[in-house]
Amino acid sequence: MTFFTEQPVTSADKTFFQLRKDIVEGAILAGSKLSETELSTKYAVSRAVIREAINRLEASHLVERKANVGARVVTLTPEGLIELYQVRESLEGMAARLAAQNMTDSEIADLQSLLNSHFEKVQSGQSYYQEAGDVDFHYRIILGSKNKHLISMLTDGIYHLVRMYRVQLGMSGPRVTTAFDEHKHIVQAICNRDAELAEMLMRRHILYSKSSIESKLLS
Amino acid sequence: MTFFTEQPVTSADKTFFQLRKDIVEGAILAGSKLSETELSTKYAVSRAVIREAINRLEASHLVERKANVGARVVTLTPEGLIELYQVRESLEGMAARLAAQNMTDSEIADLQSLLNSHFEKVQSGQSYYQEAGDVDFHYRIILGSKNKHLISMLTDGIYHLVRMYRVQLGMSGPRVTTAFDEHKHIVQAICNRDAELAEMLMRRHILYSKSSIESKLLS
DNA sequence: CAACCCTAAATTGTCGACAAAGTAGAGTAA
DNA sequence: TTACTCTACTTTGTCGACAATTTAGGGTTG
Repeated sequence: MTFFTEQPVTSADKTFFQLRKDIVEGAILAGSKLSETELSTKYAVSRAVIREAINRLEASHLVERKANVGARVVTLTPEGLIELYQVRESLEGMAARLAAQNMTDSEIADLQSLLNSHFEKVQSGQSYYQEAGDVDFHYRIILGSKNKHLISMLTDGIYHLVRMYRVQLGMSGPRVTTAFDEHKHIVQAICNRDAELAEMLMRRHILYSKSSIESKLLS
Repeated sequence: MTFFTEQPVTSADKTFFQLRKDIVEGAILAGSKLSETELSTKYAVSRAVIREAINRLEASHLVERKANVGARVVTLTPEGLIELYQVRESLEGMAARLAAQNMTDSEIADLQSLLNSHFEKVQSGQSYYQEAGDVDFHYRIILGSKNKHLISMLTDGIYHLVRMYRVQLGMSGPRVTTAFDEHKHIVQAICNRDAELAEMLMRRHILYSKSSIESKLLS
């Protein structure tokens, strides 16, 4: 899984990645205020790099900022998660459609072997699948779309927010085996170069996830 | 058309808006380098606010930046425009679907009266329709989706890029009367609360635009 | 002549200090 | 008591200077 090629070069990069990690994983609580002076002492950098990091976090929709007042970590709401999945349905559906058109044969072969390795894990009872495997699968299709804007929106934006929700609302639940079948059918559609079907299946796949989450949230 | 409620408060805001305008409208050429010192003298602000403005431009995908090297205005390519329209098809399709579910009756009524005013203009031969009217129509539906992420992605991101392409590639062309009919049908679907159809019609509408542009680019 | 290295200039990245805006609290008047 | 105002303090916004990196040019060497 050598996807995350984004590696920090400047001090602001490192601070941004660190802050993003802390926010997504809940080390910095949702809704809490991000004090520039406080963070600059905590991370041992100047306020300028903290400001740049916060600006990037704002662009990622992980924090909200009011002029002359400050920045706060976004507060998570069930409605927000629903909205996020609506966007995912739309964008990843299109990603699957484009992947069916634009992935190379060898990329598709890789995707299938990835699926096989997942199959073995699922069969041997490792429900570990969920987190890493699921993300890996979706990433490959997103990248397979070869659409720069689509890739950036999903990997730089949406996915960190989704992960923040998952971590903080304790969503590392089931939907393992059924999700695997859905993945299988999506790959099959891509392999057949059936763009229409690939999009439809991906949209359903994400709709199912949404429903599963909704029922859990309302309980 | 009182949509653009974003009004600058800090100096960095103003500089960002000004720079964005200059880039989108071509006063700053595509592909050109953005020198921080140069811009700071030109706009009479410190380098810090220029840097913040450039960071935001980067988040908008209007400039690309390399660490320790600098920022350049993105270069426009026909492929890039195609990719942009693929994202638009996906996101605005979803926006139309959600608008059919979430717009209030009075908002829909407003949308219809807007369409009527466009109809009069088109009939009286003002092909002025294209630019302002078309954008206005699409904005209302986007806002009607009531989905924060969707709205932000389209209005803060995609639309400025689309406008940059339109301006710089000289795309203020025809597709006036047919586009009007398409708009009419979309509104009808929304009025009938037919989410499925609204999405489908919006996607087709954008696909047609894409085709129209493609044929023009390849000529 | 080409390739490499080294130096100097220019540009970006980072820092600390000052200016401006917002916030909280005490005090006063109705 | 309540509401308002003024003041002191905290926090964010902006600035100029310094540090680090890249880039361009000349010079040397094979």
